Amino acid sequence: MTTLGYALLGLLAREPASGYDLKRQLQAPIGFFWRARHSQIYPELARLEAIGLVTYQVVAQHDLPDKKVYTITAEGRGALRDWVATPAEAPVVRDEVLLKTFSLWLVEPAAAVALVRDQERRHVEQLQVYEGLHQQLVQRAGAALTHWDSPYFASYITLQKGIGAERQYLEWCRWVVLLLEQPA
Amino acid sequence: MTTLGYALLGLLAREPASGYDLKRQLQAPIGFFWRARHSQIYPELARLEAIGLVTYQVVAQHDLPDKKVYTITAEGRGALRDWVATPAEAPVVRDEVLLKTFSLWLVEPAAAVALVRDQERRHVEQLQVYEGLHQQLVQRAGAALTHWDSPYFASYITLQKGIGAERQYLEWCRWVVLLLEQPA
DNA sequence: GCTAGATATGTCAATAGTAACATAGTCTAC
DNA sequence: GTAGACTATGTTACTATTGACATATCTAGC
Repeated sequence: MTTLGYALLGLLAREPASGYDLKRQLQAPIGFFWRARHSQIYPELARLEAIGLVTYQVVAQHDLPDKKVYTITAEGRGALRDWVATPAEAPVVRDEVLLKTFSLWLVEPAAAVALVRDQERRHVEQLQVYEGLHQQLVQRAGAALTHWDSPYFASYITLQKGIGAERQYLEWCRWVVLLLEQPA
Repeated sequence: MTTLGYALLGLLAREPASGYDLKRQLQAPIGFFWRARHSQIYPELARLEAIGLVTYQVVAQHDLPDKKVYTITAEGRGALRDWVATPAEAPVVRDEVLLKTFSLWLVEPAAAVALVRDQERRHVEQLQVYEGLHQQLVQRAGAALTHWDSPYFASYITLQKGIGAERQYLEWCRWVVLLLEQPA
């Protein structure tokens, strides 16, 4: 089993979804800690189906193309639970901006500021997306938000991590710009 | 050119180093935003040498095996500078712990706490490493620490990002444990 | 009628990255 | 002496991931 497989099971454990749905979820709500393109998702779903962790039904839509709606099986849920209880690997980050920051002393402050401001803009947007998701979550979840065995609770705590990370990134961007624009 | 190539140039722009040195630096000081194994580093160095961005000399050591010490060329420095001034890709994170957290509602609180505590331990260690590097940096850099055209400045601001990220991760771990251990 | 864009699902070639294999010199502690 | 650990450099087979290609349906606006 690949990690992406567990990511998909984690989403399907909440509700059935098509490959296309999963693709979108791997961009927005969980995209800040795991990403995948559709060219990786479709074959992975086929593999999960082949080993019996998910099943699917073709659903015809009146106004849109047909879709395959995948559902997690009891075995899939079991496999996911076992995996969660197992120690995790250390996070891996590949941040091109920080890599460029590391060599920032080679370029003029103006170019440096442009780089960091660009990143700042990106994180402002991301923060807004996550805060929107947080609002939705609080409304939908109600009391379940703080129950450890509710998927809302799990969504809530992961989302809080994302919001915290975005805020920290923003603070850093602003601090760097301040340093760079400081009169010499 | 690959991103790893620029990572290596970024390190070599500060001082000449062997593949083994670079391997170590891709673990500790810049490992939190870019990682690579030696099996990726050695071929990449050969490629950089082939296109004239670095050169090397074999250095015999009295007490240790010979090593190849790589030095960045003027072309290498130019290529690095051009790359830094170019807009960067969004950061990519692959965090297995957060992926497991997303499915944390499937396991007992005890198993959940174990997962998060394990991660907490890891980040406590990392934070200590980075804070140690910070101390070293401040001592070595002196006034250069705040000069935009000094490599110390670039190291300083990237390291601050790492320290901030570790602190944020730790805070989150402790907050989650608090929630999970809260009487129901 | 046509075009652009979203929905929807796939394949395939190429690249990036990992894990394992391979070798060899030196140091320290037993 | 020797076993284990660290320095040092490489290759190779495999896996993961990306980017491009490929196709089809439906809606909305021109």
